[in-house]
Amino acid sequence: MSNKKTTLKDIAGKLNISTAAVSKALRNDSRISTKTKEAVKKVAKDLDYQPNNLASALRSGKSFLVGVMVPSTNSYYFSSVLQNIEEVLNSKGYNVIVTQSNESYTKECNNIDTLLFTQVDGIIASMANETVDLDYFEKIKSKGIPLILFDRGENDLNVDYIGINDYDSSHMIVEHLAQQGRKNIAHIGGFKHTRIFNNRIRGYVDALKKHNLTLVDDYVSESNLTIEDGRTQMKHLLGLKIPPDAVYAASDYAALGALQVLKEHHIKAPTTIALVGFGNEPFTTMVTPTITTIDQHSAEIGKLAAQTFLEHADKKTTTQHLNKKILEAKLIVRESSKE
Amino acid sequence: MSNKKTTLKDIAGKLNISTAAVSKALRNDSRISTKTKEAVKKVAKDLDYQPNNLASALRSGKSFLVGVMVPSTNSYYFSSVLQNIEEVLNSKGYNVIVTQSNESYTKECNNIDTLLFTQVDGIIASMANETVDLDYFEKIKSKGIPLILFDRGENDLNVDYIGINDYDSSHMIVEHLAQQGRKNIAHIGGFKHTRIFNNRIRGYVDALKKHNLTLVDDYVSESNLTIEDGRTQMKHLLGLKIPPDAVYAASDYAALGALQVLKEHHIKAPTTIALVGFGNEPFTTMVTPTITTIDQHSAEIGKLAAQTFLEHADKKTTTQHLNKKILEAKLIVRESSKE
DNA sequence: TACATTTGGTTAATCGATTAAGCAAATATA
DNA sequence: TATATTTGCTTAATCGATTAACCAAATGTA
Repeated sequence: MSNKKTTLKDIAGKLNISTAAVSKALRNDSRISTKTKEAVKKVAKDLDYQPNNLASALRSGKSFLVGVMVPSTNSYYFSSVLQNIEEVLNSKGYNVIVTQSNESYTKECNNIDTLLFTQVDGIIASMANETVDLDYFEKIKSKGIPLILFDRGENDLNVDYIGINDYDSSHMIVEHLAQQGRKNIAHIGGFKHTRIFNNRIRGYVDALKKHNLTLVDDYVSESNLTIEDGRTQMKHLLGLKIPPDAVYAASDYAALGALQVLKEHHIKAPTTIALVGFGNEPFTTMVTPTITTIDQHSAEIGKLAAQTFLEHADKKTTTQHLNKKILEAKLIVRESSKE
Repeated sequence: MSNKKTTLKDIAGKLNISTAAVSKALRNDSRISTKTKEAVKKVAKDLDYQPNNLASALRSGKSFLVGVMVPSTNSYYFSSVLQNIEEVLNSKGYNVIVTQSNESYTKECNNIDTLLFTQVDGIIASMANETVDLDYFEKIKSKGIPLILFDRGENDLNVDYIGINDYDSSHMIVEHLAQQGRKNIAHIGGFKHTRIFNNRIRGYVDALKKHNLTLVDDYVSESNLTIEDGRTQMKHLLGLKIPPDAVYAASDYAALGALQVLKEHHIKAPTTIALVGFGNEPFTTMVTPTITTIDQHSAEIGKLAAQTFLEHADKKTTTQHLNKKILEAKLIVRESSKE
């Protein structure tokens, strides 16, 4: 029980050959005799040799580490994306370092610094709600490290992006509600400065027009879309002179908060107010009524993000062929919006 | 735009001094003049210098990376533990590498190998359901790397462990159900070979005795405790000659599956059958009826696991003072078990 | 003045794996 | 036999940061 790690030197010492020979033997170099190779491999196994990635990484400039930064791993969406990123990258020999921004810009900057410090080969990220300034993301690019954004990304930043069609999603939702005969559709939205939420708002506004529904200012709000935000906004909507007959929340969490308030006020969904969320979090099928929502293809987004990184990693060419992959979202109609 | 990373050499070249001087200047060595320090720091800032952790790690033998392995990041429990581990470790300059076993022993072994390969300074893990053989975990110990287990751990393995008191939790649950006048309490359990599930089963059996309730073999099952398992077991229980009047599932997911089946059969919970889960997953408060459950203090477990690692990291003494921290769980009574 | 001490650095070794370059011995070729 | 080629290794440099050991110049001390 040596309690210490075996190095090439240990193997070399045991066999009285150079570490170079050992290294080559383990990588099946043609210039090493079969006999030596076998001997080396046997000793390596006996001593439980495990190559030191730090050393190879330092020399080769490749760490086989990929940084992933998400607002939080708590939601099903992000943890599912994460799981799929990890699966794809692991199968190609990469490890994943996970960091969370907790929706804080400061934390996000710190995270980027430590990821760069750790010499990750690439970064896959979804931005915090708070983030407006993109300097720190530019920093990643300026260091020549592939950056892939998903879900929460920015157009200004000229990098790869994987996401769903938020604008169309809003159209699908409004169309569905209009078909149910709803006239006063409210929107509990995210912050406009985040592209995806901006797109959802734009889609909502344009779809209202398309269906000859009037846009009421009081029906639209911006927030972080937490459960609590959903509660607050729903209470506000109920307090209006003419409350809406349908509410489209830009996140399932906000929709859940809204639903709680409806129940507390003994208002029936969908009879009195129809409700639609966004994200297809598992709980939308667990609550009563089940919540109509948009599926974001989290698994596929995770896989695509990982594959996009791998494309960069494979061809070392700096020719940054930009990948913008926009998936078509799917509306899943459930009890909360259809009678 | 150099598109390349700045090294000590670059700074040294710019100032015509040695890299050693630069290194010392950045670490405020007393043998470097204030003037030089200032000059170095200015250039470092201008060139956006970021130390290369691979290099320091290689030399110092400390990577400031900690591996975390969980069955899956999908559940609230694990993602909450993870979030807290990350928070505590980040504040001390460590990064977290996340791997998931997906409840597979093979994947677990692979994960351990890649974590060792990556030269993590420690490993925090919760074992897969499948895992029985502990050789691979012994391997971690034999390399002198701190190993901290939480939730799913094994007594045979002489390592640090953080968890809750599963045995007592079962007692609390059975006592609560007995107080509600329930006589026939079933248990949808996990696999006995996993310690925590074994403890829950033992606690259940002993508590039945204590309350003079008879143990019915048909009332006890072992499974992976997924939603689907909960459904299967509940159907089985409903098919018995004398169905139970209370069901205690060893996971909230199984409890949710059971609840779904009850609803489909229009059986009222808690009126006809009382239901208790385990884990305090958020959805237990979202469903109707809300589910009585055990809170596992996920946040605290994450923090404690991280702190336990830090203790090892701080004192390099090999004196492995064993830490076994067992938290008292909390029963949260909700609608599904109390009329 | 003669020696000691402090200041402010430089040189070189180190961590472990990799690889270009080199070299001796064995084998092939003419 | 003389030369060319192949085989099978060794030597040494490299990646970037750190640090022990060393040294010259400046300053202090008796």
